[in-house]
Amino acid sequence: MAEGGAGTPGGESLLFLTDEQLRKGIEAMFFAYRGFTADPDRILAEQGYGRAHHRAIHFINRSPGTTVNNLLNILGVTKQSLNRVLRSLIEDGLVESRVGTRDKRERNLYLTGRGAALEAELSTAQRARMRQAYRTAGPEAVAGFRTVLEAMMDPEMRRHFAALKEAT
Amino acid sequence: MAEGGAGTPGGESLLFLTDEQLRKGIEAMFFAYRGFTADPDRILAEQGYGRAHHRAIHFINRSPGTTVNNLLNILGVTKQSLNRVLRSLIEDGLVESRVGTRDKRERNLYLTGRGAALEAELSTAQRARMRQAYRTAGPEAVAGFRTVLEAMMDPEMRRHFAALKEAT
DNA sequence: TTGGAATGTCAACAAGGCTGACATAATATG
DNA sequence: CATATTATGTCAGCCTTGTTGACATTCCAA
Repeated sequence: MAEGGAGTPGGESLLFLTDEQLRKGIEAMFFAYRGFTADPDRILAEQGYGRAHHRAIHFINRSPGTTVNNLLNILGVTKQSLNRVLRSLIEDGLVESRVGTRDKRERNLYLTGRGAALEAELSTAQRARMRQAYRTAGPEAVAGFRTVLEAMMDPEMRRHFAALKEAT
Repeated sequence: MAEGGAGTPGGESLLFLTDEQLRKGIEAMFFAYRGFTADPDRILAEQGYGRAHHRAIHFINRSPGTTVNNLLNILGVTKQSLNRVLRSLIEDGLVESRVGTRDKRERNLYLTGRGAALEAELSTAQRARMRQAYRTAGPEAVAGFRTVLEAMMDPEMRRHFAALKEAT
């Protein structure tokens, strides 16, 4: 991509690929991810939940009626681990698990009213952080941010990400 | 980003701040972070270590002679948690802990040869992932990526990040 | 009818967070 | 000098969230 041009004004100097630049990028990811999760973590702690619950709630909200298996693929954990989280959410009345209609082995997962309320609280807080960062950085930086993140994903995760995108 | 919507040249259309855009950014962070940690995680698992060990090794390598307290501030964990990790690294001969010269209460931490070797293996793998993503995305995207990440950090983390930057 | 898929559940274990309490050594402060 | 504070280490115990392995149930499909 745009490597060759020696006289291009775009800055093809490859200086952005030095080990030092890459290391800074690694550290930026580390510190930024801390900020990214900080606000939801606080809310979750109040309710006695953790990040695992947040992830389940997020993707159930994103794809209502999704199956356990689909969630497993997206989250990349074992069914035992996910099941423990789902069980507590179901017991607490935040998630509803309905037997599948087409295939009765499957369970379709939905947020209840209370589940949706917690999801809204979590995602409002997390979006506020993102909005502030986006606004500070500006639209061009945001486009670059998204491009790099997508290039950083494993192919399978990129597929999931794309599937969520089109599911708007 | 040529968001040439309403005819305004600057592209201040704010479309990049919609809840939908923010949600995509949140999911991109989630999936990308998985990729970001995947390669080191594999290497660490072979050696019986985890991400906590990686973090300690990374920042000791980054700031040789750093104190335990400084590491605590950067990593944002309790001393008990960090100590458990440091102890195993010291016992295994990857980290050396020297009594401070100026203040003998402090311990100055250094990587041993073997510690540096593991650090190199981990950071080479992680840099390779970053390099691939950076190269795919291009220098302008990388600049935006870094800008957004920095804006996403908590102020205190941003201070630590900046301190590491100048410590080049 | 039988094999396999999807799901749930039990048990056990480990990493890595956390709090609280306490010990030690060294510095800082009165 | 006496005392307080700081830096560090350590022990004990708890929680979340990941893991593996084993096994039961239900149900689709060949």
